[in-house]
Amino acid sequence: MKLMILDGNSVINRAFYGVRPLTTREGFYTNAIFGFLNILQREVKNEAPDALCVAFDLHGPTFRHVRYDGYKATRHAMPEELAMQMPVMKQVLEAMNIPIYECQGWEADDVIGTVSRICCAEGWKCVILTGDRDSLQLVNDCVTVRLVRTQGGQTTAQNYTPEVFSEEYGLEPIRLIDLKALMGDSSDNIPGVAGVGPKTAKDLLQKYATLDGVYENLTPQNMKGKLFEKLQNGREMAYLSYELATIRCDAPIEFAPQENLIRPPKRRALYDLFTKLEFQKLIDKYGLRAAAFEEDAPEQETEPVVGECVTELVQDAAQAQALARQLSARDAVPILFGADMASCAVQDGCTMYYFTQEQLGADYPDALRGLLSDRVRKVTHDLKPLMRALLARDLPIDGFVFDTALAAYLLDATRGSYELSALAESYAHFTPPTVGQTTPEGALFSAVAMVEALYELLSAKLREQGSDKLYFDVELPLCRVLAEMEHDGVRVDKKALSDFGQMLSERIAACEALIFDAAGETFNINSTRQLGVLLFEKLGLPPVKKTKSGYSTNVEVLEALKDKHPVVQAIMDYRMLTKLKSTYADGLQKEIAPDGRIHTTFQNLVTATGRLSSTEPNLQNIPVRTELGSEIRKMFVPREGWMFVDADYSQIELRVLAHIAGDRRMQEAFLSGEDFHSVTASQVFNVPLSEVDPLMRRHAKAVNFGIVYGISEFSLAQDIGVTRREAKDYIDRYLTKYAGVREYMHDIVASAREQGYVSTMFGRRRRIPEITSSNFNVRSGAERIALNTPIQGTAADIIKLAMVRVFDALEQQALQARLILQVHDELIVECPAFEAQSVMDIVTQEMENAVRLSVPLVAEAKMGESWYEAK
DNA sequence: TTAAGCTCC
DNA sequence: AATCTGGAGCTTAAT
Repeated sequence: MKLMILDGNSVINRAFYGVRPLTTREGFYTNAIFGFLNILQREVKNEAPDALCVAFDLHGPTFRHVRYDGYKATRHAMPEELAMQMPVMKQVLEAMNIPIYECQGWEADDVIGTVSRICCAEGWKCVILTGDRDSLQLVNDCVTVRLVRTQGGQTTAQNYTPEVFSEEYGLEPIRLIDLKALMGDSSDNIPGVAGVGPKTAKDLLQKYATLDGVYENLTPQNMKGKLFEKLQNGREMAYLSYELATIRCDAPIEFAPQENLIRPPKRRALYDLFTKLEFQKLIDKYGLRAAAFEEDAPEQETEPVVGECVTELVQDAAQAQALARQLSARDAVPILFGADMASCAVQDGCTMYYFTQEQLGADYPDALRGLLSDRVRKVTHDLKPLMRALLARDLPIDGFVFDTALAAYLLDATRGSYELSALAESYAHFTPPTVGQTTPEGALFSAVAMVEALYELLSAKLREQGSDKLYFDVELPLCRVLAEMEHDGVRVDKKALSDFGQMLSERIAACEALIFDAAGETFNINSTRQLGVLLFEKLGLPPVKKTKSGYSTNVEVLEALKDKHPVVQAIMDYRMLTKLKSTYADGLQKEIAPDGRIHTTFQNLVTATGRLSSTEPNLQNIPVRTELGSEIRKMFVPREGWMFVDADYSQIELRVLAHIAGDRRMQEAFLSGEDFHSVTASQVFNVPLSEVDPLMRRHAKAVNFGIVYGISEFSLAQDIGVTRREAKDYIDRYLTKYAGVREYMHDIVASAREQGYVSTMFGRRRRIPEITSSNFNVRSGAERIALNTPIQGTAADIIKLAMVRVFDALEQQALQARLILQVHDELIVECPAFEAQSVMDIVTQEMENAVRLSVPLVAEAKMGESWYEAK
């Protein structure tokens, strides 16, 4: 029979430092527990023990070390992030039915030593799992030590039998104590003999076997040079160290191996813990999905959600009207729609009202109307698509006072999924029934109940975190703005797009011919692999860069090679042309709706910084940089007799930086009204503004952008084609001139490390748990995120606010003008030609005055008969 | 589904 | 000792 005992403190320490910092949504650290469980599971599988237990240290003085005061004093304190996980770790083990052994006044090592001795006495084998080499002294014929190590995020383990130990150390395992007595161990604060290191200690023991043997033979003849003196002076320390290094095997614990036989876990308790810790994958791995409905921990139960709710099917429009009146007395009522909007459920206290197309027929839309007026205050989940669906059905979109998905996004923009059931699980610790067990109505009802529960929880959290103003003044009103923008869409000239595609096809064919000619055969130019063969094998061009799976052929590489072979330019042209054709000419045509317009979707729950994104199609990456690409913008046109007004913020991110960093010199540069990149060049290169040449300006511009993104000198050098030294010099001079920026960079990273998140000016938060990673790359990335997010995110907050203001102003002045697109720092409005001038004024005003910063916020508006003209 | 490449701010 | 600019979405090839 075999028992495995884990050195709990040692293993959890390894796990803590080996796993990147994971936290729950609420910021509770879970990485050590996660890592511990992974190691545990793997090792149990490897070793297949019959019995399993864990030993932990208890805090407080320990027997073995009380006499040597230096010991605890210099020992590293356990970091808070790990300490908080300890009690929960023990709860998890308890739920797994794995016994824990601790002994007041004794170290985990002593407990382990004692356990191993008892095992041997009872004829059991014992495996000790630890990350600490100390335990190797316990190795003997029935005790092996499995030493876990973390190397680059991967944990590996090695088995120590007496043979393996002797091979490595040239000694018997028990002599590890004698060895430490002589050489000491700084990590355990064992002093050893001053001046005796590993080499000398090992030599002495090989000659004299034991510490006693060494001192029995301590004569000037035997010990050369100063060694005799060192050993003589160090005798007391040596014997003290011997005691410190000895793991005791007589701790007063009650232990019987057979009481530790592996048992199945307390499923429900474990399920509840894993749910709290957000270990979804482990729930599956341990097969605990069904445990939600089992009982083994009567004190922990989830609240019944649907409970005793009665459902009432709304019969006709008159009943619906009465209901709307009744609901208007309520503070807020949860409401959700079913698939295709063919059903709708509203909860009022314990009654669930159910509207269906099926029941109400032609009355259905009218029955909903009262409910959707502003007299009924409604809470829903994922408001923006709902509003768009309502607009499509010509129904009202008023009176929505809360969106649970949007709230969850403001609380944690990096969670990825805002599915109702996922939110209910992480915020309300509620696990909904698995699909299939319930009818469609049943699912809708339980969803409405979740919305109700989340409304309370999430609105409280928004207030706590100081995001409520951003939520109610900006994000929530913005849903309507976005829904209407999507609904209106933008007109695109299909014929022009198709003609453009034709032209591209011809030019693509010409490029192809050129390339195939150079290759001497046809092949798929779109395949980077096949292209790599041509460039780097057939033509023998030097491979500049590699990717994971072969040669890199990206534009940077091609740019470097374009003088070496004429085919390279043809490839670059081919790439540009096919991109324009497939993504824009062809891609956009497919998206034109029967009304001749493209209705993009603005995603408001996606980005980590608070920006919007645009999908199906993406209208935020329509070409502008190249002449040919920008032709596409000529095909975005207003309806007959209307115009586009396009307004964009001038350097909003740098202005935000100047404001947030509080850098006087940078603020003055913006206040002066001069070209900012030129002013930067003049500051950094120490020349009068009038002597700044275009190259200096270009370099200064690159540094400005680099600063916002948290650049390194390496990539700046690469970006502007100077040496690394020069790039470093630029950055140094920049940060010396703009000392406030240097200070900001330092402070924001420090604050991110302390708090685990960064915030925008308006209280949008982004968690950055990776900021404390021990992995340099991961940590550096996190630091750049910490620098950039408050800047990019504040800019996003500002333009969102501006959108709401523009939308309201246009509505209030009863203009026909419609906001139709947003491209991060740019707003596009479509309006009748006669309104264009006043729309330009309104948009500029609302954008510039959205917020008052310590630098002016400048927006520039133009009008035109296409996007191309207006930009 | 992922990787590589391109487009935008 | 090695690293090496933030945020997005779409298309194609290859698995």
